[in-house]
Amino acid sequence: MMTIKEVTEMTGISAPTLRYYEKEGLLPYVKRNENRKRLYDEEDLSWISFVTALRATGMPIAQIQKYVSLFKEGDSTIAERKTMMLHHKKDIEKSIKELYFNLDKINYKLALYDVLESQIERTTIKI
Amino acid sequence: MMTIKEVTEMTGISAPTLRYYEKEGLLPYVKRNENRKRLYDEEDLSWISFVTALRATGMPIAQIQKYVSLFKEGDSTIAERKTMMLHHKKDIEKSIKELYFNLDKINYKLALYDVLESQIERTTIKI
DNA sequence: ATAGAAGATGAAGTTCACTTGAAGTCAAGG
DNA sequence: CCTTGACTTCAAGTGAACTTCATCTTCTAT
Repeated sequence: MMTIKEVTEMTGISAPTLRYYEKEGLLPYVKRNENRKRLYDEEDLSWISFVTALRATGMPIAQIQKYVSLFKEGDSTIAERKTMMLHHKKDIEKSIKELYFNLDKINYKLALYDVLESQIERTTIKI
Repeated sequence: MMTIKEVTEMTGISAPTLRYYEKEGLLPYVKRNENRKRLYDEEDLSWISFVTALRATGMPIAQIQKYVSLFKEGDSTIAERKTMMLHHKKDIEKSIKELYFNLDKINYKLALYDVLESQIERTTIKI
């Protein structure tokens, strides 16, 4: 069992953010010691890692909330949770495609700069 | 020359956003007619498209502002602008890598759901 | 000529995801 | 004993990127 400080050091997530995620219901079942201090176990860490992956791929807090509340309902929600993940997977794949598409535009701009620079060079050395 | 409405229809960007981008200095040289209504030409459209690509790839407004102000300074800033684009290209490539990395975690979760579902099926038909 | 749609402006409001502040509890060390 | 530091809670504040509002002007169609 780890303290909040150890978790922040391991994950790079700030203590206020961990408390905020827990308050919003993104981290089920974080336990406390006799003095109400949070104690994180391996399962908490894997929730943190999962929530972090969802956030990093753009899933809003509200949707993660929904996912976690379905999880708490138990096995009867497995199909719905799987559907959520499938949709999110599609969203991520779309984001990646759009990033590639826009990266192409940036690369085109960079190619123009190469042309510009070689023109300037030719002008400077008066060819 | 197109009106703001035609541009919103072409690009899907709202008129308030176009005005906001212009006010923030992201769209240089948008002209007006005799009654101060905006008129967009081809060059404006290509700026809009470029700014949109930068935004869609996560470049903050402030950095686009800087880029456009360098552009307005003229050819002496070409090297600096190219450097900005090279850095941004690196950032995009990093984002794409991170998306793939996190997509793997989602796919792992999905694989677990497949296992869970087949377990449930076996339980139901009592094998 | 006049209603209604479209455009302009500046200021204020919204949303999201945190972050910071204020005030209190508790254990350990000098 | 008492200070320090790591926690706690709840509320308020922040920053980014728009969006909406109020008010005014201008164009278009009947």
